[in-house]
Order: sequence, then C-alpha cells, then structure tokens
Amino acid sequence: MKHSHSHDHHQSKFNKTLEVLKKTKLRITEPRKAMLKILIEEHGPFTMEELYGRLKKGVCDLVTVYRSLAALEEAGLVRRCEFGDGSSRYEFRDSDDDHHHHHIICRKCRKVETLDLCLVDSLERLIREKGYNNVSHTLEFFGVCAQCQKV
Amino acid sequence: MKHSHSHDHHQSKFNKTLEVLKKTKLRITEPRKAMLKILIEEHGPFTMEELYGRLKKGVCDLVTVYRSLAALEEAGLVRRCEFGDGSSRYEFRDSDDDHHHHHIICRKCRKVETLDLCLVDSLERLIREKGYNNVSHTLEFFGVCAQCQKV
DNA sequence: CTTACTGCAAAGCGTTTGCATCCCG
DNA sequence: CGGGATGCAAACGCTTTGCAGTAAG
Repeated sequence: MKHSHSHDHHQSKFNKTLEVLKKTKLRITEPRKAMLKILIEEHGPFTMEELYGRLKKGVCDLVTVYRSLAALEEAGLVRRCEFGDGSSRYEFRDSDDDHHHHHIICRKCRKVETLDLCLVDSLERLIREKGYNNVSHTLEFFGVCAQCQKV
Repeated sequence: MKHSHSHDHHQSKFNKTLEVLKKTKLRITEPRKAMLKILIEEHGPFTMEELYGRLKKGVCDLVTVYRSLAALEEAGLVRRCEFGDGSSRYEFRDSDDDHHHHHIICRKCRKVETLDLCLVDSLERLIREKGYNNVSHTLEFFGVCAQCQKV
C-alpha cells in the first residue's frame, strides 16, 4: 500500500493513536497531542531537543517530552532509534503498517534518510531458534553523503 | 580460517597490534598493553567500566581507558558498538580477519552473544550508489534469552 | 474526586576537558 | 629532551527523579 501524505491520512492515524491512548489508560493532553501531530506529519526520527524545538513555545517543558515519549514507546506508538551519537531519536510507529525500515546517517551533517527495505527479518527466526523470544533488531548504515563530500 | 584461541595466536595478534601503534606514532604504554591483552584474549565487547574493571588495580585511571580506546578506535584497532543502553562498548578489530559480525543482546541480563554472519554487505553497495561514501553499518538483535525466560 | 500528568529544580550517569606531571622514543 | 600519555578534578550533555501543583476522565 502506497503512502498518501494527505491531511486525511494523517488525521486518521492521529485518531487511531488517540484510541490507543484511551485503551492504555494514558491521558490525552495538549502536549501529547502536539507531539503526536508532529511525529505523524513530519518524517523524523527526532531527538528530544528536535521534537521540543518543533513544539509551539510554551506547550510544555522538555522534561514532559522525555516522559511522554517514554510513555508512547511503552504503548507501542513510537519507536526509539539509536545512532551512536549520544542521543536517542523517536519516530512514529504505525501499527497498521509497521513495515520494518532502517536509516542511513551522514557522518558529517547527521542528516537521516529512510531506507524502505529490510532483508534481515528471516534472521530473527534463526535467533528465536537459538532460544530467545521477544526478538527485534536494528540496522543502521553510516556514510558521508554526496553533499558533505563536496565540502 | 578457523580461530584457534591458543596463546600463540593471541601473542601474534598482540605483536601485530604493537606494530600498528608504532606506525601510527601512538606510544606503547603499560595501560595500553594491558587493555589490548584483555581485548584480544577475552571476547567482549566491553564497556569502559567493564574493561577498566578487568585491569589490575592501579594500572591506570578510568579516564585513560576512555582516551586510549578513542586512540585505538582512530587507529582501527578496536570497533565501537552501541546497544542503545547509554554506554559504548568496544571489541578488538582484527585487520587480518575483519569479517563483519553482529550481536544478540538479552533485554534482561544484557548478555551479549556474537553472531558470525552478515547478509547486508551487499546493501552497502546500494547505498554507495545513492552517493554516500565511507559507508558502514551496524546490525544488532535484541531479545530475552532462554535463561531469563525462566525467571 | 481520583490519579495521571506537568513544571521546575536538582541529581545522576557516562563521557570529555584542562592542566600539571610523567615518561616513551 | 620534546611531545604524547596520564591522573586528578571539574565540567559537560543527555536523561532521570522528587515533589508540589494542575488537570483529564
């Protein structure tokens, strides 16, 4: 299924997300609505500071961003990414269309592109056979992007 | 080529490593020799604290472990791993036998096993075609190990 | 009205830095 | 001896926590 990035599509994701919050006994507050809107409409992944910076001034404290993202991750609504630069990043996780994807990060400018492919799902089965359960994986690529090579 | 974990094999790796240090104008000091011995002989990857804890008391300060591993990474003698728990880990990188490998980390006990396979090298070529250079990747699996499932 | 959520301030923790001293080459 | 390496202490940046006040359901 192709992504249409229409307003309606975003709105529908947003509403589904609120339903999940209700089921999980998480409260629907202004800060959380604002954060989810940004996570759904923009691409991300965002660091705490990046997401906080995108919020309208005064919506909430940076600490609330930390606490909300922890709660949203727990509820399965966002996914945490680690790119080894000392900050966590978060992106919206669409439970209806949770196709695994990964990222390519420029070593210089830290720009993040999404790679819409995943060849390693089969390996997870192998690891389950090794006796692990609740298995997941991360796959991140690093390099210097074309733009940074010129500088 | 099969790994023999004999003393001779370790000794030979150790000596080659000292050669690299000389070529790179890095000095061969007691703390560095001790760290390299541990990295070569034990499996790792180790956090700074873990490596420091394995050193004989008084060999050096924890700060020296940080600075030395940074220098060794720069020289290509160790590889840094990030498992998203807030600490970097380091493992010895054998330039003669630098077969890419990855890890499976238990979500509970944090035990790290090595997976001697890599199916994604071909993807790196794809990313180079996208315009990136100096490309590398990380692939880590997470799960709950058999032992922790019992508890 | 109950209790989750929030703001503010402070603490925590892994990591980095400044500077004087040390010692490898 | 000259410049890299080290120890100690202090700073740093990201994240977490304590607590009192606020607001969702």
